[in-house]
Amino acid sequence: MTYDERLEYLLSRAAQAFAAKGFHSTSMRELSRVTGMSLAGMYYYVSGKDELLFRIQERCFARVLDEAQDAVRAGTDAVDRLRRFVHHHVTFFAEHMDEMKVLSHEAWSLSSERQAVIDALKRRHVALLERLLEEVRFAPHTALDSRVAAYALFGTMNWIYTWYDPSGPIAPEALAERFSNLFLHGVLPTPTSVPHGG
Amino acid sequence: MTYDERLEYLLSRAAQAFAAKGFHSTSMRELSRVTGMSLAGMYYYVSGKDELLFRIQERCFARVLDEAQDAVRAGTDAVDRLRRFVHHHVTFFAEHMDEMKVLSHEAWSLSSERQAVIDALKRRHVALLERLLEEVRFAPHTALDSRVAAYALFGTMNWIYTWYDPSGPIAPEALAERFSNLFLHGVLPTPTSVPHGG
DNA sequence: TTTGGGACCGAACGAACGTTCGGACAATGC
DNA sequence: GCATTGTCCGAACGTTCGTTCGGTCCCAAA
Repeated sequence: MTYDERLEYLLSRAAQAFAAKGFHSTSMRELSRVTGMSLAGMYYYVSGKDELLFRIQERCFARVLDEAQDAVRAGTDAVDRLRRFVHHHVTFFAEHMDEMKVLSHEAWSLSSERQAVIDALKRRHVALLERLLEEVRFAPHTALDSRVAAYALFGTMNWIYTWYDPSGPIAPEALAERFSNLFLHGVLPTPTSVPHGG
Repeated sequence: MTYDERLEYLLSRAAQAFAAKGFHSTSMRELSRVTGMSLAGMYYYVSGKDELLFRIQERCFARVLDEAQDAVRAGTDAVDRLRRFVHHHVTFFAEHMDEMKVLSHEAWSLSSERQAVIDALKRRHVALLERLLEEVRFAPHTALDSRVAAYALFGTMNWIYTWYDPSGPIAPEALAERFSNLFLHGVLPTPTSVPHGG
C-alpha cells in the first residue's frame, strides 16, 4: 500500500465513522480502532482531527461541484440542465452517503480558516443552481426569487441523509426523477388560483 | 423567580448555546457561564446534559405537533389544510429558531431510551403531513408517493436553519407562502410533458 | 556493512470533560 | 430559639480527550 492509498483509506474510514456517530462524538482512539492504525500513527498522515474533517469535506465538495458542472454542460435547454443537476446531486449523494452526510451535517464543525474554504465552495455550488433557476421562466404566482428556490431545492435534496436508504425500494435515479418533477410541476394536477392572496 | 421559571430560563439559554455551537461542543461549564448559575447548581434542575437536550427537544417537538394539528383542523379543504400546515411550520420555525435548529440538527445526539421518545413524536409529525398529502390529488406525471413528498417538503422547510434569517428581508409568512406555492405548483408556468421518460 | 530516512507506534502529557459530594445559606414551620 | 427544607455552590473526582515525544523497524542507497 502506497502512502496515498493509505491516506485514502484513513479518510474513507473516518468519513464512515463521522457519518455514523458525528464528528465530535468520534474520538481519535475510535478511528484508530476502525482503521487498524495506531493512535499516533494516524498523525503521520494528517496534522490532527480538524484536518481530517477538512480533507473529507473539501475533496467531496470539490468533486460534487466539478461533476455538477459537467452534468449541466451536457444539457440542451434550461429545464434539461436543471433535471441533470438534480439527477447528479441525488445519485452522487446516494453513492457517497457517508461523505455527503458529513458535508451536510458537520458544516460548522471546522476551525474558522478551514471553514472559509468550505464556505467558498458552498457559495459556488449555490450560485450554480441559482443561475440554472434564473434560466427557467418562473410561474408568475410563485413570486419566488431564485435564491429562495435554490435553497428550497437543496433542502429537499440534502435532507435525504436523514431518511433515505439508497439500497431500499426507491432507486436513486427514481428519487431524482421524482424530485425534479415535484420541483418543476408541483403536486397539483393543474395550476390553480392562489387562495391566500399571494 | 420560581423553580419553574428558573428551569425555563436554563432550558432557553441552553437551547441558544446548543444552536450556536452544537450540543457536543457546548460544555456544562459554558452553560454555567451563559446562565450565571454555578456548574453544580444546574444539576439541581436537570439530572445531566443529556436530559437538558431531551427536555428542550421534547417540549419543542410536542408544541410543534400540537399547534400543527390545531392549524390543520382549521382548514376548509385539502389544499387549504396543506397551506396552513406549511404556514405554521415555517413561522413557528422562524419564531423558535434556536430550539428548532437543535431539534433538526441534534436529532441523533440523545441516549437511546430518550431518542425513542423523540422518534415517536417525529413519526407522528411525518404521519400528519403524509395524511394531508394523501388528500391532495397528485398530478399523474409526478409518480410521487406521499411519504417521499412529505420528506421532500420537510426537507425544504427544515433546511432553512442553515440559511434563513427571520429578521432579514423575507418575512416568515412570505417564505411560507412561497414554499406552499412552489410545492403545489412547481416553478414552471404550465405543466409540460416529462422529457426523461418518467 | 553501514547509513539515512520514511513509516509507524507505545506511552505519556496536560487539559477539559460530565458529574458528585458535602456543606452553606436563607426562609419557613413549630 | 430550633429544626427542617429548598436552593445553590466550591472543590474535587475519575475519565476521556487530542496531541506529542522518543524511539523502533525496515528498506534503499552508498
